[in-house]
Formats: sequence, structure tokens, C-alpha cells
Amino acid sequence: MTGDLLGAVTAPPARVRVQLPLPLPEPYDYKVPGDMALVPGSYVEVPLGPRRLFGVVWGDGDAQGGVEERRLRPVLRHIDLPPMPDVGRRFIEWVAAYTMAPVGAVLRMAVSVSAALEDPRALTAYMRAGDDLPDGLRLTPARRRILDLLSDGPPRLAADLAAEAGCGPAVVRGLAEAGVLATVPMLALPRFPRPDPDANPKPLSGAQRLAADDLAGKAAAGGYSATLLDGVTGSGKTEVYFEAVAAALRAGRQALVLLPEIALSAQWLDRFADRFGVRPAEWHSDMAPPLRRHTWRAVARGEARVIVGARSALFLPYPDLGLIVVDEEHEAAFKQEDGVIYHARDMAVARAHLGRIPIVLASATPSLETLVNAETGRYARIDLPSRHGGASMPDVTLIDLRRKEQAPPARQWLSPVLREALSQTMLAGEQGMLFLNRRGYAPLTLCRGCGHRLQCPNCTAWLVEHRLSRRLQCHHCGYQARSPDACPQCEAEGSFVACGPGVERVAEEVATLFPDARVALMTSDTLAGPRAMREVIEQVKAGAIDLLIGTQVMAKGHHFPLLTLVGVVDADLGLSGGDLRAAERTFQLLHQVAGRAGREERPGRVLLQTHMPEHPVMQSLAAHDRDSFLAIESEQRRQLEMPPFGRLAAIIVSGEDEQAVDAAAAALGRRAPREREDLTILGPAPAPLAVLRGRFRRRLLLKGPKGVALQPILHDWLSVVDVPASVRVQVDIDPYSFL
DNA sequence: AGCACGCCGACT
DNA sequence: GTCGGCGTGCTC
Repeated sequence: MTGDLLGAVTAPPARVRVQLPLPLPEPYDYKVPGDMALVPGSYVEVPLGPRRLFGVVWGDGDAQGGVEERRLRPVLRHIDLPPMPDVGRRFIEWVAAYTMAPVGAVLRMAVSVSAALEDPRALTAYMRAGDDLPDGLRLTPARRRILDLLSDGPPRLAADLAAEAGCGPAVVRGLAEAGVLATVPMLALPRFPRPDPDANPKPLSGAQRLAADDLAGKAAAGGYSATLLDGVTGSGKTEVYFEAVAAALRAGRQALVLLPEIALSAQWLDRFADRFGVRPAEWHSDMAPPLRRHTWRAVARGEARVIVGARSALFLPYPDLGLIVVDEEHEAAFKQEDGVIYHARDMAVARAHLGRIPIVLASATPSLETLVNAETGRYARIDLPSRHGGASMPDVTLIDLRRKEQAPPARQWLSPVLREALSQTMLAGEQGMLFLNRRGYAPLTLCRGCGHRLQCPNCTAWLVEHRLSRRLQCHHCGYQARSPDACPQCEAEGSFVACGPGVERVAEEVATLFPDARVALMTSDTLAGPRAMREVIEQVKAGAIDLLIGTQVMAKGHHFPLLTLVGVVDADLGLSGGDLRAAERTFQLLHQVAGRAGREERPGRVLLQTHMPEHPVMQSLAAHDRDSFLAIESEQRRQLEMPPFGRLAAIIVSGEDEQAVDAAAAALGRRAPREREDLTILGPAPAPLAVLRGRFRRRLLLKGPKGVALQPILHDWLSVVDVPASVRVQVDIDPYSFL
């Protein structure tokens, strides 16, 4: 104002580049109101067309090359939060460049709840509206469970109720709409008390102490380092990296622990609380939006000091991250397969590098990638021996299903040897476990009359019969249907035959073999919530269960002291399919499952049913020789120049119009950079799931030597091919799943 | 990612 | 004659 009166030259209105959480090709410029003090990283609200959006100031506006002044619209609001630190923005840009995603698409993950920046709002909790139920209320089983949960206890969040009852949050809202439940604002949002690094330190073995001191020293000193913490289950990896977390806390910095499946880690949270006095901040995708927002802000403000979460926790706006731990670093769950396709473990290493902080990769069965990095010296390595001396692994026996006397009877799946072992185990008052990584009753249902196979209408996949829920399910898209009475093709009634086993079918066989055994089924279908999981675990520990039957959710680290026998119903499952990492993954999974048998004083044994006992995976498991398996696997990859000895990228072309997809894939194939001798191009070929969720899919694969960055090659390649908007082209750098 | 604009089929 | 399908393009 005074400037005008004095005739002074008024500075042109300041202009900033704002990155919006949208897949735009570049940030947009906005005009800064005179009284607004913005810095790079400031969170702002800006207009975009008719909408108001949150964004992040990415730098100064571009007065020369950018849009003309008169088109600029003003920043509406400066959000009252500490700005996103420089390293956070550089990380987002790095991930965008690496994964070939727009920066805005990566930013979208970082402000992952769309309303992350909105002012805090109370959570909505639900409680019983009264004791009586209205007439005509349909009391479905899910509704019944919700009401039971609320019959005793305080009002609860819809997401928590849904998780415990094993249904969707819509059921809770439906009950509220029906007037059965009332909503109340829940004022007690979790506060994030500071974990105390000295609350309850655990006694450590000599080897643990050395490892812990090493990692704690790195965390205290800061600076980039990557360390593989390699130790079998029961070697005390968690206690060791807890000391690194403690050191980061003492240094006044935040720590992040990435776990593959936060939902299954109630035990982990208990151990953390025991060590540090309070629970850490949790971050995962099925948190209620208000809780996500609350947690996000607590991280941004630096109030949350230790965050444990699934892969998306990597993108939280840490103002002062001082340590990253990736536990179970070999887990495929770290690979995000939709939207921005990335591997959280690899991105975490990049984040540590950018932030100049240490990262710890922990595993009992490290990935080949990580092992090779440790061997070449890129990563430091700490080997943690078992606390129980050398013999931590149980006795592993292979059952050769090709031999007549070892094969199970027709339409049954447990061999005589395994049956006998189960029987002995239970007679001895010990517990057994049967592992089959296949949900449902049977993976394939066909008509005896005409041979028709029940297939998903949206995917190239058979429908899996689930007898417990009396439904057919597609495990790829979630399609469900009631089992038909008659064959849809030949209309014969009652002509269906179940082919192959799922865990439900194994449970049926067990019920006829051991009618008196107390059996628990552990699959993602039966363990819908953390409560269900905890209940089964308690029952097993209390000895109220004789036999556990389940899929990989059962394989995760639970300590069952009475469990001495593990039977793997089909050890070969997962080896077929031509997946690059099939053998590696099968080894990791079976190793983990085998580790469930025999803890503490009781020796355990493992029986693996297989059709290929000579396979390196089986041989290594039987001989307790991880290194020989890795050597064979590593040599094969080296010869094929496959990762980690070469680089791989997949191009996935998909769309609802098969011809358009084929045409686009063919066009990409024609323009492939075939002139370069160091590159190999495969495809286009139908993706293994040629139709997924109603979309046709074709794949191309680009392989190059280790030293060559594939992104610029892909960029040039894709830029010369015109693809109609109805066809989507995705790039998957370092593909894991070949689906 | 939204949302509008814009050209071709089945209805009040 | 309109209502509405979603293909293409824009948003600082």
C-alpha cells in the first residue's frame, strides 16, 4: 500500500511451482498472495479448474517458459504444517524417474489419503443405538458379529469393527443407516508418546550384542550404510534391530520399520511395546481415513518417532528420518503391482541413500538381489547364528509322490507316511501342521458330463470352490458366485467334480482320518481380522488344537512350542509357471514353513510331499543347505543374465478392447530397439493372466546388462509409438510377478 | 485424477 | 425431437 503511494516499483507477484498429486506431466505455477510466506516443500491448497486441491510447493515459478501471468491463479491457503523436507521431495522425484511414473503420481502416494492435509476432524465411532432391534431387520452373520462386538465395550471405529468381524466397513454403516447403531465423535485420537530407548532393554547373546552394537553405532553416527542382517527365525533379529531403533531415538531422529504385512503383526507390536514402553505409530492401507490423516500429520510434525508400516509408509513426510529397517526383506509383498509399480525394499535403499541414513535389511532367507549386493560389498553383512546352537532346523524328509507306496489313495492328498507321522505326533500329545498354499476346497471344478470348467468371467482363471462359504471365487478379481446346481453348458445336474486340493479339502480328509482331532483352519478366509488370528494363536499355544491346517498366513513367525511336525501337502506348488523367481520364492516359503516345527526342547520334523525330490529346492531343504541352493540359483541367473546379474523391465499393455490391445502391443513390438545388441526384447505375448478384471493384457519384456539403465531406452521406445487412450501402457521396472 | 465438451443411439 | 453413452482434452 505505502509502496504505491510512494511510487515505488512493486515487485511482480511471486510465483511458485506447485506439484499436485495428479499424474500431470509437470508442476503448475500459481500466484502467491503478498502476505503468504511459502518455501519449497510448503503444503498449499490451490484451485484447479473447478476444484480445490492440495499440493506441495516444488520451487520458484517459471516466469519465462511457464504460462503467461494473466492465466495464473492464486494459492488459496498455506497449510499449517512443517514443509516437506528437501530429501522428501528429491525422493519423490527419484522414485518417479526410476519407475517412469509422473512425479504427481508418486506425490499422490505421499499424501496418500486425499484429505491428508485437511484440518483434523474427529473420528466417527459406532455404538448400539438401543437394546432393541427394529422389526424386519435382516440379521446377516456379519451384522450379528458386529452387534456382538458392540454388546460389551466402548464405541468403536467402523474400520476396526469391520476388521474384527471380518466384513467390510459398509456393514457397519448399513447398520447405522438402519438405526441399529448410533455414531459418536471419538475424541480420543491416539497420541504418539515418545518411545523410550531405555525403557526395557533385553539381554542379548554375544552374537546379538555384537550385531546390535554395530547397527546402533551406524544409527548413532548417521550417514548412508546398507546392512543385511541375515539370521534364521529364532536368532533374535528383531531384538538386534530394536537396538538400532533405540540408537536412532537417542540421536533424536525418527525411525521407520517396514513390514510386509502389518495386519498380521500384532505380535511385533507387542514386542515393540515391551521393549520401548509404548506402541509405535502404525501405517497401513486399511486404516480409517481420519486415523490416517491424524497419523500422517503426526509424522509430518515429528510427533510420531517410530513408524511401523507396510510399503506405503516409506512415502510419509518424515522431517527427520534417521533409520530404516526392512524386515523380511525378501517378501514379495514389498512389490507394489498397481498404480506406481515399485519395490519398497529397493526404494527404501534409495531413500536411505538420499537421506544419508543407515538402512537394515533383515531376513532369514534373503533375496538373491540382496545377497549379491552383500557379496559384492555394496551392502555390509551381519550373520546372526541361532541362539539354540546349530540344530535350529528340524529334520526334513522328502516324500516322493511318484513312488507307489508313498502316494496317497485316489482323491486324497496325504501320503501314508505323512498320515502315520500325524498320528504319532498327536498320540504323543504334540501338535502338527499341514501346509498347502491354496485357499478353498478345490482349485478347479469341472462337469463330469461335458468337461466344462468353471471359469471367471473377468479373468483367465478357474473359479475356486469354497465350501465353507458355499461359493465359487476368483482369486484374482474377487468375483464370487453361488455354486450352480447344474452345468451352465450341458445343464446336467449334480455333475460337478472337484479337481485338486485346497486347504478345505485337506481339512475334510483329516476329519475322516482323525475324527477326534481338534483341527483349526488358518487361511485369509478364516482369519479375517487380527482378533481371529490372535484367538487361534492362543488356542494353539494353550494346547487346545491338535492340528493346524493352513496357507501362508499360517507360516508367519508365530512361536508354537508344542508344534513338532510340519507336513507340506504340495511342495511343488509355485515351482511351475516359468516365473523367474519361482524356485527362490518356493525355497523361502518352505524354509519359513519348515521353521515352524520344533522349537525349544522338542525336536521337530518336516515332511515335504513332492513330485520332484531331485529339485535343488527340495535337496537344499532336506540337507539344510541354503548356500548350495543359492549357489545353483545364482549361477543359473548369471548364465541367463537375469536379475540380479542383468536388468529387466516389463511393458504391460491392457484394455477392454482385445483388438486395440493387440494392435498397440504389436506396434510396440515393431518399434522395439532391436538394433542394440546388448538388449533382448521378448514379446509381445499374452500375459500369463491374459484377461484380468475384464481387461485384455499383453506383455513385452526388455532385458539388458546390469550396467545399463533401461528407463531412457524405454522412454525413447514408448515415445515413438502412438497408443489410443483406451489402451493403457504400464512400465514395470524390475518386474517380480510375471502375471 | 476429475470434469467438461462433443458427437451418435433409444426413449419420455 | 431430447437424454445419455463415454472418447478426447484441459486444468497453472
